[in-house]
Amino acid sequence: MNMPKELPKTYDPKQVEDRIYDFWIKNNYFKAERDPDKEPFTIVIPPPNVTGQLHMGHAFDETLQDILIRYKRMSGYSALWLPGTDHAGIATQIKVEESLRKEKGLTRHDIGREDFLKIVWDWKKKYGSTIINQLKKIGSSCDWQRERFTMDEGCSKAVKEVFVNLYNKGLIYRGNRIINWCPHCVTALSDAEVEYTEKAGSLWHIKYPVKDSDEFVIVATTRPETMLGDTGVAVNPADERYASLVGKTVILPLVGREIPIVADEYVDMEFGTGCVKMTPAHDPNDFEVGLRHNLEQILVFDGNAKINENGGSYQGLDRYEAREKIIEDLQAGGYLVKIEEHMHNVGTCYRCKTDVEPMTSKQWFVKMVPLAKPAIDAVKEGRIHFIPDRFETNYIHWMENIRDWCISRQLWWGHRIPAYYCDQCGEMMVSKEDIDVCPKCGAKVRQDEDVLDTWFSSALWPFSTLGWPEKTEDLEYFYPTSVLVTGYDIIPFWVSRMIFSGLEHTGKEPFHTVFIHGLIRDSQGRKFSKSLGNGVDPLDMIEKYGADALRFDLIMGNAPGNDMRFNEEEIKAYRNFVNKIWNAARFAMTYITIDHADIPENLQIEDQWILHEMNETVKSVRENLDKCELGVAAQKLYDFIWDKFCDWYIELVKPRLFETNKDEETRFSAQNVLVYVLSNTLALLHPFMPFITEEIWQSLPHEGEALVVASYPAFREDLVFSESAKAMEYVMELIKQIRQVRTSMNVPMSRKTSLYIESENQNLYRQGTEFLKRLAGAENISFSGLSSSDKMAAIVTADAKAFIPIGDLVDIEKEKDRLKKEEQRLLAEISRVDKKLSNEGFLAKAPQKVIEEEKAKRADYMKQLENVRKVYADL
RNA sequence: GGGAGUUUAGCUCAGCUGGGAGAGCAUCUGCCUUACAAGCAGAGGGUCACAGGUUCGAGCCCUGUAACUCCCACCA
Repeated sequence: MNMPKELPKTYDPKQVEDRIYDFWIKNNYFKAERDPDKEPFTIVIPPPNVTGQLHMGHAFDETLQDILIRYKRMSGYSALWLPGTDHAGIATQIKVEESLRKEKGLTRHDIGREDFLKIVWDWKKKYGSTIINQLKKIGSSCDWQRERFTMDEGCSKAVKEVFVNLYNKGLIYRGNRIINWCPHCVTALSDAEVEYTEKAGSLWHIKYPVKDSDEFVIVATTRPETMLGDTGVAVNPADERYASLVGKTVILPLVGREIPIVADEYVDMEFGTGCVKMTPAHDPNDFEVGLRHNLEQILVFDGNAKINENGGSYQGLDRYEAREKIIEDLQAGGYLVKIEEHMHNVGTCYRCKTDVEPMTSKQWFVKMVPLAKPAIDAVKEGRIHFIPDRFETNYIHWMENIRDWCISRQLWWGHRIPAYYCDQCGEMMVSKEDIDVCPKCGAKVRQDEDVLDTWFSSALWPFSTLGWPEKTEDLEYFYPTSVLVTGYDIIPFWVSRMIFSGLEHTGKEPFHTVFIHGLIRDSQGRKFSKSLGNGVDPLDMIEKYGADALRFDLIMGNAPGNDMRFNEEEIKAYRNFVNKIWNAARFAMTYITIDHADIPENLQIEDQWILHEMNETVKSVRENLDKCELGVAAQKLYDFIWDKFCDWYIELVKPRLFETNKDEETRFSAQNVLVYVLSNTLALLHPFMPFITEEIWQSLPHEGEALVVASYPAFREDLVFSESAKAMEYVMELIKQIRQVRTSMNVPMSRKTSLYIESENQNLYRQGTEFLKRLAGAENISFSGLSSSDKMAAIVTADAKAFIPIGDLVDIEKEKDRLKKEEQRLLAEISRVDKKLSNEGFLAKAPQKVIEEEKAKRADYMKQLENVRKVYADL
């Protein structure tokens, strides 16, 4: 585990990450124990598709969860991150069918249900581990011994239990309803699985002759082919144009069927002709109207959206071919009045983007209203809250307008519906146990051919994975889970269904916090998609820059719930940050000789400053992690490590560490503080960058086996050094100002100059002599009056005046200008503060703290102004 | 039609309950200073979309407007 003696200048994650991950696994650090002395903290993973590939969205999702779980694990919780995969009915079946077609030219029907399922299971075994291994690559600290699959034995048992329970309560029913049918996937879809896209279409106006009359009505339709299934024409009851026709019948052109004219509120008089053809079997609204007026339902499409036997001479035509033919025939028959262009929304399958065909069909449904009610209340009453909370509005709105959930799918891959039919006596039964013969008549029964919607099993994931319906110890200890982390795009699909399922079946909210994140987009803000070919493979990024850099990139600068763009330039910045940490550690290891670090008694001012700053960082990082403000927490860490620790502390402490320092006490105290701060910082950073932090930590003096199970740093009252921190800031301010002046006057650091300092805090700057020499290019620092007649550049801070003699490089007139400008700036600041402090409203209403701060600012400005004026006068 | 979000530096974005505008990248200048050139030290750059309002004080709260994005509903 030890790092090699000669460390390379650049960090190579490939040499480290797999080795560290194996070390964690070998030692079972991710295994969550049911420890009665600890509090449980549980996250269930949103199970990725078992045959899927890791994409950026996963990488983001996993990183968020891993940060939370590692933070909690280090904070003393029994932290369980339960992993698993989803069988993903349609997606997986389509994939297997495609390969079957390509490789053998066969369809699933050619080989039959049983053999097809065998092939899918083989696929699952072959490819199911791919995504799991990819999750490991980004550092996910899941308890892999508890890995689950939505179709494993336990989950299947839970599914049957739930189905039967809901059925017995009357919350699952089978009915003939209009559903969304995908002719490509050849299955029903739930409402949530339909995406609407705006498409250019036409509005055809067609004459329907009134029977036994010369009159006719004109209907307007976007789908003339459905007229084969028309069983009525509807007008608005208030529409005087058609009032006399209501109750009469028309003769359906091309078909010859006699169909009634009915009056229904649904019809909008303003739109089209105010006269609508009714196709109850193929339009959700017509279906409703049809029910009210007893209109016949005539299906005219088969499962592939081809015209069926009800379509007469059009039978066998695809729905789009049929449209053309019917338009032609209508035209020929003189029925077509006009064609208007018309934009309308067309429902498409979220999987394959094929136009969805609404059809009446016998399907299984979950009755949603009674289940939604408690699920809405749980959020409204704050028992479940969303981060950020604006998604609660979304969720509630969706749940309040919910319709029954169509759960049957005409697929083979999935949980087969546990319903059995006896063709002999017509009995239907629903059972957890398999049934072979009819209990009524003894005839052989057949099981329902359909399977359940994939989300039906996902809905049970938080408790089915912990052993429900058995009363397992895991369920007892780890359920309800703590936080659910997922993208806002699946709140309707998944989150809402877990909430009502958890409440219904376990009586508990399945989690108390829903942490919602946004989507990862490409550098132009587009969604990643196969057709655009703009996908970025997170594994490529890990290969090039390391998992730590990828993780940090995904977290930095992102606020909860917001989408983020991914571009490769950015990740390089964090690769550099990783490298920065590596080199800080490389430096530390070069100089430390101790094997145990503790905070020494005799702290120097720079030690107190860095400890103080670190302590503040600890506080802020913890606070932000608790709020799921991971982006802010990461930013605090970045700033502390790079600006405070690397750019300042290491530079400040160098002289004490070098062998030229013969004072062993200060040398060792420097080592102790350096190691203390570094290893605590690594611990603080570990949830974000698990690999490099563990790697370095192992090589530093440490207690305990591994950083992954070390304690997360906590705020320490004894490390508050406000006075020293403030004093140190004064010294740093002086150094910065000197650097600025040197740069503006082209005096390189290599040219050492004398430095005269005047300050009431002389001791402070005497203490800081080494800093000023090393970091501000000074030599011969003098605290007594100016003795040189050399030309001086002047530096003014709130705490000190300083002068550097740089001879002819100083242009006195320019110096005067510069000081004059500085004076102006200070006067402006003072006037701004005075305006505030003389405002009675401000003094009366602003918090005392703010007033004090303003006063302190004023005092600082005044001192600085005084100094500037003195210096100016002396020039 | 209903709802939500976004609008801050050239680019990508932070800015958490109102209290003197920030980061990274990019640009410019000077540096291979014995951890790091994937680095160091500096610099320039913003009417916080617009218009009102509340407040002692607004990037932040309220109202309205505009542009863009997303979700839900789905008038044939």
